[in-house]
Amino acid sequence: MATMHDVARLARVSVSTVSYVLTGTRPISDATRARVLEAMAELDYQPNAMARGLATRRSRIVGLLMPMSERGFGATETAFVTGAAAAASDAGYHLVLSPIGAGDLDDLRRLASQRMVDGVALMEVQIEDGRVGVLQETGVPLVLIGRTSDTTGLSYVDIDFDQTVREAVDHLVGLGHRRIVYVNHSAATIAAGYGPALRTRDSFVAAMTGYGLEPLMIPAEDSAAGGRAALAQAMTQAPDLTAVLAMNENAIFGILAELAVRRRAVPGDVSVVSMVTSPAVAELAYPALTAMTSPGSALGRIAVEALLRQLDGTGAHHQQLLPCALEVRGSTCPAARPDNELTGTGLPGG
Amino acid sequence: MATMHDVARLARVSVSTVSYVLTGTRPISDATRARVLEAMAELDYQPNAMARGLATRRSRIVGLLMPMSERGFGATETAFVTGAAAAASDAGYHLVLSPIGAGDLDDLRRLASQRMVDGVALMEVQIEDGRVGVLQETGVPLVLIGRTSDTTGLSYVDIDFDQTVREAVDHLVGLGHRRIVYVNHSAATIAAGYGPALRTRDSFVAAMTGYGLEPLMIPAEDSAAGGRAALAQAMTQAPDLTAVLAMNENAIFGILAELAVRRRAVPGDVSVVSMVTSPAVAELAYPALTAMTSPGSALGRIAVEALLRQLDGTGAHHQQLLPCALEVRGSTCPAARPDNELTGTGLPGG
DNA sequence: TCCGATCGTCGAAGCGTTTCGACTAACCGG
DNA sequence: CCGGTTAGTCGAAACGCTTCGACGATCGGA
Repeated sequence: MATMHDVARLARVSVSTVSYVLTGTRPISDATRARVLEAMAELDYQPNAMARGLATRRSRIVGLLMPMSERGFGATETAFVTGAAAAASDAGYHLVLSPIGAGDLDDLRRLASQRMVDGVALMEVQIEDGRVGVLQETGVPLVLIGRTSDTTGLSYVDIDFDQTVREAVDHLVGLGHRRIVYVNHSAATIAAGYGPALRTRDSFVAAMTGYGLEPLMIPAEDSAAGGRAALAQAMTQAPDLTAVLAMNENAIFGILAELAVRRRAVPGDVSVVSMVTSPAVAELAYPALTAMTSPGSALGRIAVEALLRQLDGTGAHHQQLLPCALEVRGSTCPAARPDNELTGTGLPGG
Repeated sequence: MATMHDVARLARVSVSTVSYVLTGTRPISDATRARVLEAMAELDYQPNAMARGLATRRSRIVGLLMPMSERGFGATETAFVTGAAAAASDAGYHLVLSPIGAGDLDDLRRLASQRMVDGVALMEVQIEDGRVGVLQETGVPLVLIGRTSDTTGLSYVDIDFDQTVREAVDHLVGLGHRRIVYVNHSAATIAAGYGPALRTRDSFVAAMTGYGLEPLMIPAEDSAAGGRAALAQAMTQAPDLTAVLAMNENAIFGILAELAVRRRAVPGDVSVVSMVTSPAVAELAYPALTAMTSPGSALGRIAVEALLRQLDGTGAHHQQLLPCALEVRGSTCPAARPDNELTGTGLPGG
């Protein structure tokens, strides 16, 4: 491992000159610069990251706080990670993964105080998330993938759940569906203050009541079994349902299975829309699912880019909501039996 | 940010004494130790990771080289990552994610020479993988998740594909199936030297010919569409098939869909076994898939633990194969029409 | 022609640790 | 009571980089 010293000696300049060539902090004559670069090439020199980090007090590492929750890691979350890693890599930063959740505040305090990371991105943000406070105390720049309840002075990137739900409901109502059930995450997850579950719930209620329809929400465990149970419950509470809107990426396959068992054709008898879903997952089902496709890796990328801008000083707080895009596939179609009650309450032209 | 200096001053000792308390390298009297610890607590002291790294020439960071391939990231690969992150975290190490594949050797050389990582784990290992050579040149300890063709002197953890395939074939043959099709990854993936695709292919051929059966393998693009195409092709080449063995986690749903379209009941007409699959994914299908469940996060954990042992000096090369466990669910049953040709060729008792 | 800027370079002082050599005091066996 | 360990502590020198202040040389303007 060649050091800067070796380069300086070989190029017959001082160490500081080598450093200036590297950082561009001060002007260097073309002749000298050439000599130095040549020496570097010859010695196969690479600056030592630790030494540079110590001197600059910047590690060029950003952290991704990725709690490994009960919910597990769906395709959507995985896309955040890969997007974040790519963005960091593009900017010459490294991305360290830490399985630190809203509970492990001591671990976080340690990580933050060690000054190993220049900034962090938080995943799986709870409505009230203690990690934000800890990071602010320790002065570590942060950006949320998700949102807390109070976001003043914070940077975040999140899915625009409100618009996403609204669009999904619009799509179904536009097809003539009136009896729509929303299958959310589990009751425990909702109680824990998981933002997406909360926000979509509220948006669903708003969208449905806006149409004068009854908003029926059913929680489901994050598994196929949970989905089946949820659909069973839905059929009991609303035997006349013609459409299901599902937030829960794991439960959706259970919902489809239970519909199959009950001989309700998709989309003939029941239309299904999957929310915040990656195309790859939507294509797995048969028929392929009409879905609100999540921004996926873009979310992770944007979050890290915002964080890096914050570190540079360029760009302060960045708050952005990305909508999911409706992609109509095979799991939705016009409602089966347009009852007479259907007319009247200001449906959209769709 | 309190430094060691501050602690030393407050505790009225020298800086080195504080360091000895922290590292335990030299004996310290109980009284002094207590004073120092108290000072640390009072100042909320955390050692600076960069400084420590510079002095010890160890960053306490390990890298996970995780190429973001065309193949994307299935549940199985995600499990590797989470397992690795957890293992690193448990040992007080950090895990940095680098999207460095077998192609980006320059990026890797840079990462390795910067001495930012103490060691690395390689994912998505190709049969001939240039990354191994680069890391060995730069003297960075490494462990493979997967295997190259020549593994002498290397540490690796991999799935025991041979046994996994054998068990799956045994299961099907034991149920009376004779006409079994193996759906592998895509032809391009195989050509690129992706180990799992190659090894399972060879093992399948060996297992089938061992039973005196014809080994029919069909490659499939890693998507539902690819799975459907593959099954169509299989039905053409072997209209009498009664069982499908699928390696391709993405294609499997396409296979099921195409079977449904062709009105071949699962498992009544065709039994399906999914290889190297997580239970969560197996449960998504209806009926739930009989599968060889992958060791998942255990693989990532074991790999990182082996790497850390290598860094400590305790433990040299670690080579380990983990089998997938057969979990019988609803997608397999005895073969439908036991033709007369079925008897004779030494079937297992099962 | 002289002055102040600017350019190009150097030496040295950090950055916050670890670790080596040295020193003192206490302790042990003879 | 003495020489040799050992326990406990200190100061200073690394580790490999950045950055500050200084200095000679060059240059443009009055």
